[in-house]
Amino acid sequence: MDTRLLIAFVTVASLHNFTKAADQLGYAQSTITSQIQLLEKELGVKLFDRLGKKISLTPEGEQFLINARQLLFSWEKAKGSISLLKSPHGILTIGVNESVCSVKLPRLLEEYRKRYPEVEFHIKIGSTDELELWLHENQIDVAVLLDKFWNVPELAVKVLQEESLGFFVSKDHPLVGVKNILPFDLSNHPMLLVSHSSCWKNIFQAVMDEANETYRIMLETASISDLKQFAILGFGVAVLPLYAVHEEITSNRLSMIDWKGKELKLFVQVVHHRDKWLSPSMEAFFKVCEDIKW
Amino acid sequence: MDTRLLIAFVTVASLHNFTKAADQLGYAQSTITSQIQLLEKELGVKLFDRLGKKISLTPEGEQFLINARQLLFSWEKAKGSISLLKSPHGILTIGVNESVCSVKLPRLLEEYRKRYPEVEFHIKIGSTDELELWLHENQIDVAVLLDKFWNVPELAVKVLQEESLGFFVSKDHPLVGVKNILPFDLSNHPMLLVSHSSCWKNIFQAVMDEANETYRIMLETASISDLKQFAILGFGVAVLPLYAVHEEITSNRLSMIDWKGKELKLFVQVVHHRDKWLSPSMEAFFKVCEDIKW
DNA sequence: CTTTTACAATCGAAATTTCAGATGGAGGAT
DNA sequence: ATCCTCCATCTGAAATTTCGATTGTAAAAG
Repeated sequence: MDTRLLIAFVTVASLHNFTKAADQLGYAQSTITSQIQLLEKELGVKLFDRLGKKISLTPEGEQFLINARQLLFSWEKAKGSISLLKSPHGILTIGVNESVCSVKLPRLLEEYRKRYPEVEFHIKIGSTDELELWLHENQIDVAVLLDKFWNVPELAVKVLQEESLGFFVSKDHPLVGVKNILPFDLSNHPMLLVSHSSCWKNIFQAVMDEANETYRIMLETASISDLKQFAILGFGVAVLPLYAVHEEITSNRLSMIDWKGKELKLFVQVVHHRDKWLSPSMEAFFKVCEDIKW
Repeated sequence: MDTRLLIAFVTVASLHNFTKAADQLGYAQSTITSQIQLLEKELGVKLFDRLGKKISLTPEGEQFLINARQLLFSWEKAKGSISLLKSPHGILTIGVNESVCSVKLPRLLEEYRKRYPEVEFHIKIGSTDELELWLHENQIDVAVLLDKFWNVPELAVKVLQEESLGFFVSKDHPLVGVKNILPFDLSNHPMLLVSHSSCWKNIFQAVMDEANETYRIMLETASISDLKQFAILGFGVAVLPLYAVHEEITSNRLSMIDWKGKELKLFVQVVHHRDKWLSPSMEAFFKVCEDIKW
């Protein structure tokens, strides 16, 4: 059963005239005849009495006219509710690394919410590996992460910003004031590393490996703020992205050492699954990512 | 938009699988694919995410699934409410002559109502000419009349019973006991005729004309019971069908004269417009007409 | 890491449906 | 009687739907 048949029927019923209905709908008159016949066949009921020149609805036709109007209305409503969904709306599920979540995300979401207040956020925090899994399983719509450049075929990655890892120590640490620090200089200092995202550690390790140096881990913790606390207390050298310690630097509680080794490059990236349909709220999210100052 | 598309969509959504849906619906798998694509195109929205082997509904798909189920349900309900109408029901508008109404109709309707209590009657009483007009204008579904045989091309006529007109007089009338009464014998007696249905008068007149006799009209009245009263009071010879005076004969208030002239044949007929669709209640009416003893 | 399996997309051909235009016929109007 | 209006029917063309075969690609199994 096609809505065209219903439209034809309703039109004929309101105009009491096959020919006018055909004109109004842009069909040939014969088309209307056969459409009505089709409908009558499907329902097993005559809908119109054709007595002489005038047509009139049978009782069944009267009844069905009500139903037909109702059905068409419901159909339009259904279409309408879909197109409402086309402007950003509903739930946007974002996966992020912890560091991104605490530092980068608030500004991003603030701007997003300002533009698209209809959208509600669900945030899932996890390691880069977990993010990849979630993208794969369609558990998150989009991921924002700080990591080395991702190159997974089925994921669409967009780099938003470059970041570097830095080495941060308390202001009375022996490395403070030392110029041109190289991997060798770190080998005897206990290191403070974030455990939940293996990436930062890997990048650091890669640099040390390349310089044929070893290092000692004083502490691995999942919490960036804990890590900073231990650094402030002089436990060792914290490996962190600069933006994460911005406040501690300005308040002089931590100092960045003068690293001259290979740069520990990281990228803020926004990622989604290539095969996933981009909902309006996702499209909007990517746009906001591009627009805001990082 | 076709319900087939909705059915395909709902089926796929519940089975989470195009192939199984195709099997269940008896389509080729490619058909399901194109049906879903058609629906997506019409809505302008992706309904399924095809991530790897698994498919899952997009948010739009979720929303539309609700709508689609609702629409299909409404459609089934509409069809159901129509087929309910297929058993006799609703209003049956019957046009009858007055004489039929008072004498024949009650038994007919009693039987009909016993079989089909869902049907409500509207009775329109009128002359044979009026009945023809009403049938033409679709103001009545069916007509029952007592008249000469009707032969109108666009009307379907079925004879239910033969009736003859008789001549009825009070028991002390001079014609009582007279044998073999012929048109000549009536020429000097005042006649009592029903006015609203010209037919009976015409038939009587035809018989008299054929015998080259004239007659006097004492009274023309629209009411059969009035006519009978005048006859009982001896005002003249009443021309009526036998069944209309059955009670007066048995109670000996009226006598039928021994008419030997040409028989004044009438027919109880049930009539409907050939082009009108026969609703179940009409079909049932014809059946009851055939079944009952007249 | 390769093979197999499961599943949806795509393509071309066949079947089916839809449509317009011509024609016909019945009913009203002039 | 004649014309006009209006619906039904028929017919061929165009559009669409359907199917079967094939392809492509993840996931699962080996």
